[in-house]
Amino acid sequence: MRFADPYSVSAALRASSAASLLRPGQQAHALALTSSLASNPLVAARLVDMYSACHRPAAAALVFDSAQPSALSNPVLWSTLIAGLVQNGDARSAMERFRSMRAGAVEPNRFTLPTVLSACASERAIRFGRQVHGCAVRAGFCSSRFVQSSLVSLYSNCADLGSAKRILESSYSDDPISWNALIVSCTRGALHADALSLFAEMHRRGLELDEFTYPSALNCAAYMGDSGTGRCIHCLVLLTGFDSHMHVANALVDMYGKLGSLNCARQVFDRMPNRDVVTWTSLLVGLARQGSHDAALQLYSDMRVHGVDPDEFATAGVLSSCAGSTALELGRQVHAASARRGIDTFLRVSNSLITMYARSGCIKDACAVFDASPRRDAVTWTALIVGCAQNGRGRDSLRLYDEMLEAGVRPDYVTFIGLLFSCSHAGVVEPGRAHFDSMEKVYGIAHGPEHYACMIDLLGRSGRVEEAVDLLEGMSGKPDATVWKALLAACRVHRNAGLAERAAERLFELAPADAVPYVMLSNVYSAAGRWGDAGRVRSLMRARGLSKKEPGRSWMEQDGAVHVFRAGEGEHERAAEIFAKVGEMMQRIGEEEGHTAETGFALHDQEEEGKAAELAHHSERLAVAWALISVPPGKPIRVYKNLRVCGDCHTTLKLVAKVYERTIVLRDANCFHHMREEGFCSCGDYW
DNA sequence: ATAGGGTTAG
Repeated sequence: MRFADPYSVSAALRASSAASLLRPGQQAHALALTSSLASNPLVAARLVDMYSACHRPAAAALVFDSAQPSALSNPVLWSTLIAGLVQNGDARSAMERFRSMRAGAVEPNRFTLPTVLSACASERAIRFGRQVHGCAVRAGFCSSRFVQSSLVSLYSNCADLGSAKRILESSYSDDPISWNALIVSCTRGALHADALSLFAEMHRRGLELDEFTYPSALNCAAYMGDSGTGRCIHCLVLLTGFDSHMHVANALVDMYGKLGSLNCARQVFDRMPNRDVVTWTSLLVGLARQGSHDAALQLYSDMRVHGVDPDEFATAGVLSSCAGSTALELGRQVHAASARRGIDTFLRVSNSLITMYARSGCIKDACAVFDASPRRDAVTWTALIVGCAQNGRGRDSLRLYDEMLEAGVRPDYVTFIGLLFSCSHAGVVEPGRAHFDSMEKVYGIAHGPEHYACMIDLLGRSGRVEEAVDLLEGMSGKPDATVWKALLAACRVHRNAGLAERAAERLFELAPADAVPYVMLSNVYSAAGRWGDAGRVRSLMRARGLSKKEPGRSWMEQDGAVHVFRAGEGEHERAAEIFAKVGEMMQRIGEEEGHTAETGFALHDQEEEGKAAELAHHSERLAVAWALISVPPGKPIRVYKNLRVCGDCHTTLKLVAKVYERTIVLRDANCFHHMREEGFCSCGDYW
């Protein structure tokens, strides 16, 4: 046999490790077993290394655990196992193995310590890390640059910047790895200014900036939203030729995406000779972030054409675009594909699945994903809390919040937005106030404008407009546009024209390019019968150049295609049939339910849908009429609308659901309306 | 034979 000696077997294993090839590695393992070489310490270490390199940490541990007792006194074997565990992301087990190694009185060497320290750093295990540090001091390994850089990483990850900087400056202060570790920790700990000044200091001292330094610095500029600095670093990258490193170029794509400069992101992307899944995902997420969901979905499809397999990041990214453009069928396909790859239970994937299903109105599917999630963090719970609230299940949201606390998951800033949003949808004032107070008092999270906006919405909707004004006036910070908008919305429902004027005036200053406050104020006047004032506001809006309107449109998915409907449109190939169906709908709800149109809503929230179109031909009615023709009985009708549904369409569709005995799920710009055969809507007629 | 730092999300 060719490999029957320890040296050739270990050479074969080394080759398998280097190429991460499991099959040849397993063959060499089999040969080692049949030749009784597996207990040889050199071969055992190679086997552990091979299985680790092939992402089989359990197999590596098995080889280690079946090694001869005498081999276990060998620190190299231990070091190899510990390094393999760290490389496979299992820092906890690595620390545990180090503990066993010490318990067995095996002395760690200068290779073992950096690895264990990096495990402690990634787990932020400062107490364990200090013990290892002590161990390094006693063993006299502190002068190693490897030990020093991992100590810098440990202390900076554990928010002890003082110790980290002391070690950095003690010796080897020209080692870029220690600097990089510090910069990364500062960025992760939101100490962006510190990170950038460290980067500048490195540059000033003439230290070598490498392919690790640039991504960290770019990441930092991205989080700070500092495009000037970002561009400077980009220039430096080009000058030093580091743009040919994929990680650096990926960081550039990500940064421009985060800064909203999608043209720059695309330019870097287009010029890259090679792209990996991170490159594609960075651009995809950038597009999704600025709301270009269709472009993001197209990019995902291009990625697949280029033969790049989606990982959990790409999957989470594309799912959020599915949610954003209500591509439910594609979302289901992505879900199935992720299940085939076994990544559907990854935290970020299940979190985005919950969001996608909830935002597509499929709250049952969202709950099913939630129930199947092996791990749930604050994002998981928040996604379902918000999802329930959007779908008219505010009470379920509040119950979920209690369960979240029972499960020991700490709510964060966003959780409270979802929770207060739920209180407002459920119309529960006292629990809302209690949660609002507990947020700061119990969890130490400062109230943000979003929380005030939810509270003002809650108070306004329950008729406590004066309390809403008090809350706004008592805000610690300056009220922003979202807060005034919430107040204006409350005025819209309670027809308080005086207050609406005040809120609208502030909004004209705070958000001068936004047409919505004009339309809302105009609607308040219309609802109060003050047609003259309503017209005056709309003329003002036009005079200020804000008349460019987003046209109202509704759409539905059918057999993988999207059918779009515009108000009063007669372009659909079966337009005559659709108009006839609308006529039939109106006649039946008139005869069976005594419905007459509410013309007070002729002026729309975002805008008029065109004077030519009467209420009866609003886009959502055309879409529902087409659905009644084409969607088989018993199947829910799912319609999406880009603007808020108008009051008359809302009433009409509730009655259509009733007389036709169909479930209609309408998602408008604000929330979901689940209308069932009983003739009620999940939104409680407040939206 | 064994070692330290990086990019992607919600």
